Amino acid sequence: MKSPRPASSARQSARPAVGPTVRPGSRAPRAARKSTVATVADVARVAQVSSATVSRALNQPEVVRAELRQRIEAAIVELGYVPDAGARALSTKRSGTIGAVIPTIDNAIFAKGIEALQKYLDGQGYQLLVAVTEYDLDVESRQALDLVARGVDGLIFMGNSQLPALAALLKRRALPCVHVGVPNAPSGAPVVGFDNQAAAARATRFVLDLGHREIAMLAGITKDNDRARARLGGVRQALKEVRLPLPAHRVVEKPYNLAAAREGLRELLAHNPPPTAVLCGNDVLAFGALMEAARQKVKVPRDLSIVGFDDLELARHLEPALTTMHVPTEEMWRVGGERLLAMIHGEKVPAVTEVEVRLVVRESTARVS
Amino acid sequence: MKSPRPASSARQSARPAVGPTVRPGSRAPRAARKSTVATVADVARVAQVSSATVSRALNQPEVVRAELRQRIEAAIVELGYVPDAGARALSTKRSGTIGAVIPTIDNAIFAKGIEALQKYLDGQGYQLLVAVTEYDLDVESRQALDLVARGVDGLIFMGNSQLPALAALLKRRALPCVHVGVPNAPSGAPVVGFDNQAAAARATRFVLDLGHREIAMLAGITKDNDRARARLGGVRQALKEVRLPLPAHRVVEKPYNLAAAREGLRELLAHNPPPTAVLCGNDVLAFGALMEAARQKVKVPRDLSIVGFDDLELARHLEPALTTMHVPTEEMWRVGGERLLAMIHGEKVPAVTEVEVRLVVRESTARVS
DNA sequence: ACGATCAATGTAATCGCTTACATTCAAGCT
DNA sequence: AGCTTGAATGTAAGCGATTACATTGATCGT
Repeated sequence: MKSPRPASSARQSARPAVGPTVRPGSRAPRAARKSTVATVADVARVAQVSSATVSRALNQPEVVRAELRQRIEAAIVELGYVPDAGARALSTKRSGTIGAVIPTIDNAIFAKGIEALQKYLDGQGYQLLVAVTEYDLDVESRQALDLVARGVDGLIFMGNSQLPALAALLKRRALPCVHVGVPNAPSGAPVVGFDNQAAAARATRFVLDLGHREIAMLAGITKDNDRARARLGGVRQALKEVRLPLPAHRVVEKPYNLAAAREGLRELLAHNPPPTAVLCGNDVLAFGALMEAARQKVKVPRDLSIVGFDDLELARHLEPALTTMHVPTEEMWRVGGERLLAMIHGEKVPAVTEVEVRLVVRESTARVS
Repeated sequence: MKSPRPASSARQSARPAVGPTVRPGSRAPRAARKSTVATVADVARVAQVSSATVSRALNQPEVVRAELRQRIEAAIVELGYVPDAGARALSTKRSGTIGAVIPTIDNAIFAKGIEALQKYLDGQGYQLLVAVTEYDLDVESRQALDLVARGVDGLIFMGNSQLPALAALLKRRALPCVHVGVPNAPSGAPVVGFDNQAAAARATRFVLDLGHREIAMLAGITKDNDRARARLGGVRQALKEVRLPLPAHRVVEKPYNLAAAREGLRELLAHNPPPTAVLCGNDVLAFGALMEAARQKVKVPRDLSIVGFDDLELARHLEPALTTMHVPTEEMWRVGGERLLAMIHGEKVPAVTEVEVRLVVRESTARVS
């Protein structure tokens, strides 16, 4: 704060009117000659130009003479110079990075999505920073804050759960945000997604149409997870429409892993009469259910129909191949990225972009026998 | 460069001896009053303290009086202040981030590893930045460079393929690095891993011991992938030890996805006599092979033994459960993180830390019939 | 031939933060 | 009482980049 700018609310109290007390002799470099990391200044010296020219050679090569550019290029190579992204960001107010907040990396659906987003952003000259929340809202806040601190130019969230405090902060900083995988965001931020509840309801109607009446749901953990909740809600809704109950023993919530999924199916199968169809919160649960059924010699789909959600790569390869709700994950994340960049560039973007999900009927479902 | 430091090669040519031409009236803020992002200065003003005190309150709370600390805390909340990590890093020369370079995120083995690493680092107050290479060496270099530019305090690589130019740069900057999943690194950097070739050889001897002689390998793409190459090499080695050939039609290389894996198995099965045992480059390939065998009504393990590598979560849940080489992924990455932090803190670390891999015999292998 | 114009560089302020050093003030010691 | 000591703050110099503005020649029109 060398130059006292026209401070708006200038209640700068004890400010001794010293003025520019410059004692040119007294300054000493903080550290000794820093070892080996070259800076623009070093490059400039070696190339015999000013630091400004080096910077320009890097950012707008067309404005510097070819000869200088070459000298600079040579100096860069010689010194092994790597520009400091932090300093650049500090100076330009833009970091060229965007942050993604997802529940976990250990689920192919997110891995695929992130990969697609990353690829897209890379092509646009942006770098992706990923934060995982482990399905915990507080962690989500912390991680998102961390991304903000790191200076991301925008944020993309999976789903829309978000603590009010975080939302307020994001709004305050006017940080571009988009949500994917959900049909709308409370914050008013643009979304790219679909209606999980409607989709789950549709899947449920499908098994109803196959004649099933003993229907169970193997759901994900609904706490802090709006998608899981919506999917369960969809099943409930569809059953309600035909006046069928969904008793407590026909619903289990399990984390998204195979051991838990198998346990879940065992629990569902333990009650009489056993369900003839099980709707699963996602393909991981469905996969586990399929494996457990195989182990228990319950024939799918003859004795039991199983429906997944997401349509992971493995769904079509399973034996029997899995009937599941296809979600265009890659597209969804890519478009999410597009929307976000558009916002960053100051363009207007649609509040909601719906992607199409559709039930892919394979071999794990059949007419009730 | 206000103060011309004792420039080593001071060929600063045209330097007009102007001196500090300060004209205090002429400076104008670059941007208008920046909208809403508070800085330490803002916090300081509101809390009626100096910026130094704010910084101290944040970094060494114990040295500031409780009263001030509270005022500052209040100001922070009021303003929604978030410290700028880039500026902090610029000032301190440490970013508190470390970078991980992996081939892809879309393989449970890496997802799990990264997750474990991330968790560990988080506990140590470090943030993880992930870069993916898509099994491409040039991309690896670019991504690693990017991490360096971002100021990571250290790097952790999967495997040890690494372009010489990158290696040179890392050495030059004396940036702490560790490699995981391999038994040694050419760069001399510490490693945490195991000998892929030896492990694959061991798996091969296992099927040999079961009496198999018609043995095939369903390998990953070996180009730019030292681990895939080593595993293939291990199979070759073990067969050579018993003077068995590994003809070209008994080896196929496929990318790590299910469709490719199935195609691979089809190709292997197409030659006469068909193999009675297939060693797979990893569990994804083994999974695909298992699915294809099921589809073709080739009974595993009766007609065909299949061996995987990695021991993904799904291995034990498959039907039949997969015999595979167990790799302690999480441990490996966590220890990798420990080593890296130790280096960063200036401690001495062992050049190589071996983790134990072991063959887990399940149901996909049997004595040749 | 000479000022206007323009393209290519250089100078130095600035971004937000940390921290060495200076300052202040109260307590402790002789 | 005078001096040392030390704890709590403040002042301002960097960190490494960008960029507004100044400067310098060369080119060009009249």
